[in-house]
Amino acid sequence: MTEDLTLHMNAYLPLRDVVFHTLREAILKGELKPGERLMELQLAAKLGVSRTPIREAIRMLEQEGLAVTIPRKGAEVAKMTEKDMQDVLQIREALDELAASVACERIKPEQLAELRQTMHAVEEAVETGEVKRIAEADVRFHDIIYQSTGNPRLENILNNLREQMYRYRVEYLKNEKNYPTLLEEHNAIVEGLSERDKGKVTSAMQKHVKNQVVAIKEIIREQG
Amino acid sequence: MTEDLTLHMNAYLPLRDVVFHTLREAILKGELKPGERLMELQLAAKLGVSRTPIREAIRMLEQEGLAVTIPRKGAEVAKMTEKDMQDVLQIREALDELAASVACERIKPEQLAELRQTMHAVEEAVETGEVKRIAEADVRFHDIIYQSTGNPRLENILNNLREQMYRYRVEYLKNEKNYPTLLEEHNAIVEGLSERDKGKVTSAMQKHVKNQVVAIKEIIREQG
DNA sequence: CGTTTGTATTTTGTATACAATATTCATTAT
DNA sequence: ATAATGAATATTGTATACAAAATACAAACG
Repeated sequence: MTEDLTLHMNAYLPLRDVVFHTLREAILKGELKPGERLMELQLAAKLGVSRTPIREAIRMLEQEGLAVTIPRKGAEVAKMTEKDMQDVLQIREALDELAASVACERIKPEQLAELRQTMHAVEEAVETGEVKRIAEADVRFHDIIYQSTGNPRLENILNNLREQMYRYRVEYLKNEKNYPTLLEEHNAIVEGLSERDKGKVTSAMQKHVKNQVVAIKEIIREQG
Repeated sequence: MTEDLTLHMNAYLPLRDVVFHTLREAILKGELKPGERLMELQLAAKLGVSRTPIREAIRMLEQEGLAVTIPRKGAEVAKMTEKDMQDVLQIREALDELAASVACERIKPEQLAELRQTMHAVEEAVETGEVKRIAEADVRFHDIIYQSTGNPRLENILNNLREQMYRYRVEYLKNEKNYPTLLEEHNAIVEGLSERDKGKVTSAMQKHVKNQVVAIKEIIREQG
C-alpha cells in the first residue's frame, strides 16, 4: 500500500521538475547550446505546458549554474569562459581530493566491487569508442566514489561541478589519445582505494582532474 | 509567523529578487525559524505581492539550501541536523583551506589593508558585545579573503556554506568565552597572509573552522 | 547616408483564475 | 473511546490574462 502511494507520487511529479529534467538533459547533451536563449513562450509551446512551470524550471537551472538570467531580457544557456573553467577546476581539485580521502576511509567492500565493475565498463566503452557510453560510465565511476563519502552535500556539489563541465568534457572524450591515461588513472584510484592508501588515491585523483584542464581549455578556446 | 516582513522596494529589481532577499534575511536573522512553513498565500499577503514572485523566490531559496520543498505539501525553512552540519563543515574545511592558500598568493595590498581594518572592526564589535555586529564584521572578514582568491565561484560556494550555518553560528557568538580564540585566529590569519606564509594561513584557517564544530553541534542538539 | 524617433511586436514580469491535492475536523460506525 | 469517513477548507500546481519593458524596424529628419 505504501509502495503504491510512493509510485503514485512519482507519477504526479510537478511539471516544473519534469521540465527541469528535460531542459537539463538538453543542455548537457548539447541540444541547447551555450548562449542560446531560453524563451518561455517558445519552450512552453514546445513542451506543451504553460509558462509557469517553465519559469520555475529556469530558476532551478540557474541554481545548477546551467542557465543565466538577465532581468527583463530573459534566460540563456550558461557559457563558460576559460577563466570559469579554471575556477571550477580549482574547486574540483580540492573537493575531489577531499572526496578521495574520505572515500578511502569509508568506502564499503560492495561499493569497491561496484567501482571495479564500473571501471571495466569504462574500459569496454572505450573499446567500442562510443563517446556517450564512455561519458556515462565515467560519470558513474566518479559518482560511486562521491557516494562512498557518505556526505550527500559533497556528492551534490561535486556532481554539480562535473555537470557544468560536462558539455565540454564530452569533446575531451572524443579524442582517442586521452583514453590510455584515463584508464590508467582510474586503475590507480581503484588500487589506492583497495589498499586504503590515501596518498596514492588523492594524488591519482589530482592528476586525473589536472589532465583534463589543458584539453578542455583548448576546446573552449576553439568554441570562443 | 507574525513578523512584519517588509519589502525593500527597488524599482529595477524584479519582485522575485526583492522577495528572495527579504525572505533570505528573515531566515538568516532567525525571524523565520528552521522547520517553519513558507506558505505562498500568507507570504504574498504579508509582502503585498502575488504568489508568482513568492514561488520563484522559494525556488531560489531552495537553490541556496535555505528552504526545502515537498511537492504538493509546500516549502519550509531548512533544518540542519548534526550530520548535515558535519557534512557542511567537512566541505568548508577543504574549501576554506583552498581559499586561504590561493588568497596567500593573490591577495592585494589594499585588500590586506581592508582585512586588517575589518579585523579591528571585529575586535571593536566584540568589546561592545553586540552579537549582530560581531557576526556582520566576521562575515565581512571572511568575505574579503574569499574575494581575494579571484575565484567568484569559490567565493559563492563558500558564502553559501557559511550562510547555511549562519543561524546556528549566531548562537556560537553569543558565548563570550569564544571571543579570545576567535580574535587570536583572525590575527594569525592576517599575519600569515601578510607574510605570505601559506602553512601558517591554512593551519590557522583550519583551526578556525574546527573550533566552531563542537560549539555548533551542541546548539543543534539543544534545538532538536 | 546616418541618426533619431515612433510604433508594432516580442518577451518578460506580475496578478489572478481555476484545478488538483492535502489537511482539518466534525460525524458516524464499531 | 477509537477509528474510519467524508465534506469543508486550505494550499499547492498550472494556465491564462494583463502590464511593463525590451526589441525590431520603418519612417522622418538632419
